[in-house]
Amino acid sequence: MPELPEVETVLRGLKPVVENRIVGTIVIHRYDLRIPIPADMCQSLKSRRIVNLERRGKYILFHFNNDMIAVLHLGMSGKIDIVTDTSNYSRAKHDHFILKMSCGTWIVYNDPRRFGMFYLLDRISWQDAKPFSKMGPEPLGNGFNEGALIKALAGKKCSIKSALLDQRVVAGLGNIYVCEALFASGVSPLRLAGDVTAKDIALLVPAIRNVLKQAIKAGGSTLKDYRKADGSLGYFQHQFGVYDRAGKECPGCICDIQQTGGVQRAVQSGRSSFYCPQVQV
DNA sequence: AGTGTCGCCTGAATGC
DNA sequence: TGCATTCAGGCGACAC
Repeated sequence: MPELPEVETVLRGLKPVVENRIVGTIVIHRYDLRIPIPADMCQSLKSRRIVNLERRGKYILFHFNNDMIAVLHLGMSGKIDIVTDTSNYSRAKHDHFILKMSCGTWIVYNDPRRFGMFYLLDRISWQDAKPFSKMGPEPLGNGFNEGALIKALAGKKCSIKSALLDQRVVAGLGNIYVCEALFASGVSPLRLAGDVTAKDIALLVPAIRNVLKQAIKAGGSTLKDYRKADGSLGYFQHQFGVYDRAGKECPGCICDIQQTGGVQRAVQSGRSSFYCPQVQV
């Protein structure tokens, strides 16, 4: 499910309840996520303090005081629930593991499709491990700018859509926010990455930053089942310009929808792209 | 090395 | 109502 804004929203919900607190025990109901949870996960983290939480791309990193890092990825359908009234907790379908904090709060991971990941790295080498060693810059950080994107796209023969989905080009974008950023910058998803001009890239960089910032402000997008860590819903989906709007008008539309057909849907490398051919060239 | 396709898994929506 | 099919926010293995 979650792209950068959703992961950031989960991170912000989680921080105040886990940072500088101790994980008493970890209960694992199912180890078989997309990548199996390592058998020694509980033992390695038991009674350890979480010193801080960090997001990198779509990953959440739990830094522990023994220099271990628990890496969490929510896959397509992963959700975090913060349970304070644990006496009323009963295991829901697809609740796969629980971090039982020593203060009494439980952090419950639920993931119907089990595309998520939860595994261990260490402080010294995590940045050299995949996928972090080749991951592109954070789109909201200083490392992401016109020069960097021009360089990353130069000579690429895939579409700009595919290139922006590639976490090695820029970290954290998924299908929704790539569609929205391309729309906001007037660039067609069908263009070849290497053909996108410096002028377009100068529009694309702030468009990417802006759509992510707005989405974070809205608490992410709730499509099927994404929820914030406190159980409430994000509402950025109401601000979509093109995503999942095939046949409809785009914001500020002045064309005759009957004639133009409105927002178009195209399939690129097996995934839906939504765009407005009047606005995006 | 770069690029495209497939499969992982479940549930919701759609079509017959 | 029931059943089959399609599709979904991501990623990694694999083939070319």
